[in-house]
Amino acid sequence: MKSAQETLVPTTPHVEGDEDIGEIRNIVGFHIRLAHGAVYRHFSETFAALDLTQKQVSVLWLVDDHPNIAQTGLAQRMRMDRATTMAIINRLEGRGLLVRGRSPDDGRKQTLNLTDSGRAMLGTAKVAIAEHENWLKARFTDAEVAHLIELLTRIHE
Amino acid sequence: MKSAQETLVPTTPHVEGDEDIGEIRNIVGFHIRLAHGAVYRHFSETFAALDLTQKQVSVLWLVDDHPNIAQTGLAQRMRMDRATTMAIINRLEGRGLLVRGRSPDDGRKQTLNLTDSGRAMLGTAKVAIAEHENWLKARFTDAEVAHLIELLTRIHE
DNA sequence: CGGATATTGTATGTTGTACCGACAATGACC
DNA sequence: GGTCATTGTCGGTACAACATACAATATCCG
Repeated sequence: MKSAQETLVPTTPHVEGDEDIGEIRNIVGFHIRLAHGAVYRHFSETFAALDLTQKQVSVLWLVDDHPNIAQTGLAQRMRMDRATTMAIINRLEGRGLLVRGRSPDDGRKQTLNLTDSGRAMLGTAKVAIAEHENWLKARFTDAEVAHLIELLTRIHE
Repeated sequence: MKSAQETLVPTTPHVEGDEDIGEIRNIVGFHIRLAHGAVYRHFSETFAALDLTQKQVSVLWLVDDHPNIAQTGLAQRMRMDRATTMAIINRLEGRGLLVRGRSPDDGRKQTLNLTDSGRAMLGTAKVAIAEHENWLKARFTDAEVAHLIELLTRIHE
């Protein structure tokens, strides 16, 4: 743990020009938002043909990895509330990619499982994800990727 | 630059438990999305009293740093399209935080400038940002912050 | 046991953001 | 002077996050 920072030390060189963003460039949150936007845009392009969003792919993936998972389990892992989770589940169920079932041990819960169609879609999606990840990782070494993930994990864990 | 990765090497230890997310934990994009979500949530809490979003604060900040900036200049710096930029400008103008003016040298462009109210709001916002950033940076050393910004910059630049 | 409390899924509505296509006004270029 | 590009605007669509309220079910405890 470090002490509170009294002064903002420039962490990136200040280059005057069209792209200059001023002192806001030292705000970590700003860079996370820009990076997220860039990744989101490339993801959307990569998945335009499949008509799937980041969230939808993540849900398919997690349901495949955790058969019979309940919506709350999904919500915890993805840091979403129940209402948001349900909206995504509704969309995926409407497209026939997953099904809701009754949980045998808890009448409140519902089991989530992929359909054959959902599994096929996930298989295709994983190929696209690999392509997307390669685009993202192309600018880093393996060590940098590991370090980036470790730093990001400290934020969201 | 590195060669294409043929195999996915686990970059984070796999801990079984309630929070396990399976193999998706090795996807960089997934961590960026989660980190962005966590930062966004904390930002929203910090700014609930001011009723400002990340984007709105960023726009206020950038307009203050670049008086008479046009909407396209703002859009470039924030990686938004013109329509999205206008929606945010409309909201801020509606609240009397900034004003549009005619550009003297280009009839197509409009100048953007903060009002006194907008400058006061930005001042308050910067205090909240400092608090938010300290929350974010508390888990890192200065060197790690600098490294994180550098890595993120490679993504969004 | 039975009543309070918690959990889970659902329904509904609001907000913010992002994108698209189309359009008018203006400027730039040849 | 006539294209062509740029800028701002507008309308529509989509997604996600959140809040609130509600019903059904589980759990806990006196």
